[in-house]
Amino acid sequence: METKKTNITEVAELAGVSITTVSRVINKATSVSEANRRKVEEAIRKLKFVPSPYAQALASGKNNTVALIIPRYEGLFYSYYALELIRGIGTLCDVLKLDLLLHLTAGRDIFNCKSAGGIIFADIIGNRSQLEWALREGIPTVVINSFVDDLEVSCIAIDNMGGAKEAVKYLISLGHTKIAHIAGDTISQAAVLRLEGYEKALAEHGISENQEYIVKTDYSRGQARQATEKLLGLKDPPTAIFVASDSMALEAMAVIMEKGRKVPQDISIIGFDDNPSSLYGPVAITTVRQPLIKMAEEGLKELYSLTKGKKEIRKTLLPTELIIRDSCK
Amino acid sequence: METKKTNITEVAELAGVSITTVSRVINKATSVSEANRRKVEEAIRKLKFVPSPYAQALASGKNNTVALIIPRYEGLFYSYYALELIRGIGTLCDVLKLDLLLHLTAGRDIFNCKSAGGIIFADIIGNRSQLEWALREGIPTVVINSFVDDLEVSCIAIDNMGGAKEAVKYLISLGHTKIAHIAGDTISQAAVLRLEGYEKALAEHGISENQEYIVKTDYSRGQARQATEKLLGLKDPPTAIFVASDSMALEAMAVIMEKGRKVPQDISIIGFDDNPSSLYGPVAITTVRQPLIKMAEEGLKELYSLTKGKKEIRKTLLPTELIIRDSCK
DNA sequence: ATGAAAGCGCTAACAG
DNA sequence: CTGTTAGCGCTTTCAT
Repeated sequence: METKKTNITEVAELAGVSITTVSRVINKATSVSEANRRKVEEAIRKLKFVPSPYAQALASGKNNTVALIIPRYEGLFYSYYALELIRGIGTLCDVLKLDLLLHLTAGRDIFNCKSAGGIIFADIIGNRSQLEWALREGIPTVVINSFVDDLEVSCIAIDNMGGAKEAVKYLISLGHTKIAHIAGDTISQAAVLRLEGYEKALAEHGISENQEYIVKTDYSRGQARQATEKLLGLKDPPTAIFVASDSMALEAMAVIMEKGRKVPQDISIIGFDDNPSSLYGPVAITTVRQPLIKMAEEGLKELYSLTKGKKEIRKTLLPTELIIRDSCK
Repeated sequence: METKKTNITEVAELAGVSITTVSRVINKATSVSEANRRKVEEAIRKLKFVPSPYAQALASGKNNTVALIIPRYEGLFYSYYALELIRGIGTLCDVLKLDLLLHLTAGRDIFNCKSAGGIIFADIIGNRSQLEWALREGIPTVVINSFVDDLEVSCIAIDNMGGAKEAVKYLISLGHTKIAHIAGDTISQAAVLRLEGYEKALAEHGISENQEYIVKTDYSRGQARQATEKLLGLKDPPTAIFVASDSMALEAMAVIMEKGRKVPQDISIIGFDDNPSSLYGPVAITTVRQPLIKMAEEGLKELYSLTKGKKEIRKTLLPTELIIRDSCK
């Protein structure tokens, strides 16, 4: 792929000034006479000149592109959360006039992120070495949606454990004791923590854990279906299910209804995400809302500070919120 | 944002060769002795050297980043389609080792896309001048999801009119004549063409158009709700509704059921998109599938050819497919 | 306020 | 096969 022509020199010639002056007006330096500024601006307009970001970045040693790395891991990538993240960060980047380099990485390679002034890692799945590389290089970096304990890196995550606990406790408060959990892919931290939250909630209420009630999935609807069928087929089926994502909860609900059972009359369902589609199923799903957009924004802001020289890192856990709708009883 | 140090010179020194040789191994030129290649590779590893993409792009006049411009227009951007596009193109870029620059543009400004070797415009809403600029600059460009007649540019769009026609004809074949249409935002070409397809289908079957049966929305669920309520409140309400998107169809269905009517017994609903969530509502929605991923892939491939020197442009219309499920009768 | 000149890190002829 | 030498287009001292 080739890039274009019109360069600063032509502009300088047309305007009758030095390229330095042109550079100054491009960079909005104050030390340019009104007359010259006007001439340069006109020349730029006439030539439809757009400075080469590459040259600018190379010469200045600065750049304003932020890379967003999202593991191209099916279960995660194809989730509601990925889009929200891209939306949140993408929109904010547009507003801040930052370029967004989106990497949907398959993981392995230490890809080329030198072109970015800062990096946001969304989840760390199969790409921890990338993260370590970035840190070693001293590139401003923040991790979102994953709490990284053992590395000197800023991270903004969601309180998955807390949210899961709250969900399960809510179920308990409704009188349930036979509570199952359809877990997400434990390759993701979120899934692990939600499972942990589930277990802790039970433990704190003296409800003994039933291994049969815990089914691990890859977050896909297909596995959610299987999991639900398995749960329903138990000799002693649960009366409530805490599902690790709304889209799986939707599927679970569908399965339950296909079997002629009702939600929430026969079985209560509680999801996680507050995916808008959880509103439009046959029964509005009670769920745990996670502040995704906020996480995206906070992440970008943190990155911004870091690139501006801030040194202290910050590890944040964002609270979730239980959204009670109609799927629990 | 600052970028880093370790450069090709250090590598050359460590390896005891010239920077040219280093450059050669970086670029996988064949003309390097095994011995030197090995030395250089080791030096690179030792130094954890990563070449600066900026310098590479500047020096070579080439670059392998493609910009994807998506208008940050609510109705569209917050649709199923936007994500599918990002996924499709993002994933393919990763595979092809291309960098993806994502611009969620608010429209107006001629932003800086010189950093891209090629540009993909998804929809042209409020940013036609950007497109024209790119064309003028001679930057390889392709437009997807919008058929651009009057510009010399390759485009890959979906046959919205055909899909809409097919949907409405299907309704007609089921015996419906009182068919309403909840249209999308006519700021988007897709919405306009779907409306047109609806009108043509009626006309071709000699069904006279009832203006009351056509309600325009911004693609949002809120307006879909209002539209549905309006339609249901008519003295002579429709027996079938063709909704311009699945997410709106979901909402329409919810409204209908809230009013105690049934789908499809009382009213038939047909959507558009084949959004996966159309499967999980109370009734699986009959819809028109649009090959989004294919469109994304074709678009990127076309762009790739263009950057490789291909001159002829190509305007493609991708066919849709009617997916019959349970919401029509 | 302005310009000359020296790079930024790399690639690309061009010799050898 | 390898090194030398120019730049790529811009920013940035440093003079003036």
